[in-house]
Amino acid sequence: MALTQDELRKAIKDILKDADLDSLSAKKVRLQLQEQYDTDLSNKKKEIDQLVMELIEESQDSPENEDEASSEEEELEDEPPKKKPKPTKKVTITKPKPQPKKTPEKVVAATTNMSDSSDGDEDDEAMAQKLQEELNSGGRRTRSRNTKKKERKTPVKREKKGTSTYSRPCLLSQELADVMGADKLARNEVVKKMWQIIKERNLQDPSNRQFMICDEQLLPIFGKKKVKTFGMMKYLKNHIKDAKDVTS
DNA sequence: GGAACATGAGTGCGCGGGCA
DNA sequence: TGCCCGCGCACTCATGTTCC
Repeated sequence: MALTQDELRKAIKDILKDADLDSLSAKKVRLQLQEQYDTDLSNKKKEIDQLVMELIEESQDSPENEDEASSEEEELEDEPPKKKPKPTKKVTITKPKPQPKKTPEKVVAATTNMSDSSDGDEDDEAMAQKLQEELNSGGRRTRSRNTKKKERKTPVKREKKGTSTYSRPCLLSQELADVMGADKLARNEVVKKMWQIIKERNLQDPSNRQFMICDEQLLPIFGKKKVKTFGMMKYLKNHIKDAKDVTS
């Protein structure tokens, strides 16, 4: 019995709707489908995996969920723009894998997005609630690093073995090398040196010290007369080549 | 006044899930 | 059970801004 894609899709949707996401996996979905249709679906493994991902993604994109998400955003916006723990990075679900276990951020996103749309599925809402409860009870995969943000600034910095590209020497472009006075420098050294130059030459914009005014030597590097110092790496990266090229 | 966050870049690494 | 894969944080540097 050959299942059409539509049939598969519908069946998976049903399974996802009723399933306990905490223990569900793409494999289990496939097995369940095999049982359900009494047919071997191993040749459709990829297709099923893909469908599972798609359906989860779909459910997360549903308008109702957006409402909730936006209401959440509104809440955030109500607050003054005070310190926020990097709003951009989290919550975004880049790849909703069929895996049921999610990071807390993802679960939050999932719970706000999971309910499948249009006809306002109570099952999904219940599921979302359940997930949230499980989350609160702390039973899921949690990365201890979620709290790292604070640790970062503490004096006890983890030693990083110096293998990071930051501390590895990179090849500098001719223009940058002229400014730096060296052909090879680590990225962090480049930034450090750049700040030194900015101060030495008094290049900071007096009206807004977040900006720097490029002199003739820096102009070809940054390509602009006025550059925000925070974003200097955006320009510098074009003048820094990978360490591998250097060492080889 | 001090602490924490914001801002940008690219890579290493830890962690956890999936699968054979 | 062990390998593979993907995700997300930490790393580096500086100053300005905001909050407590």
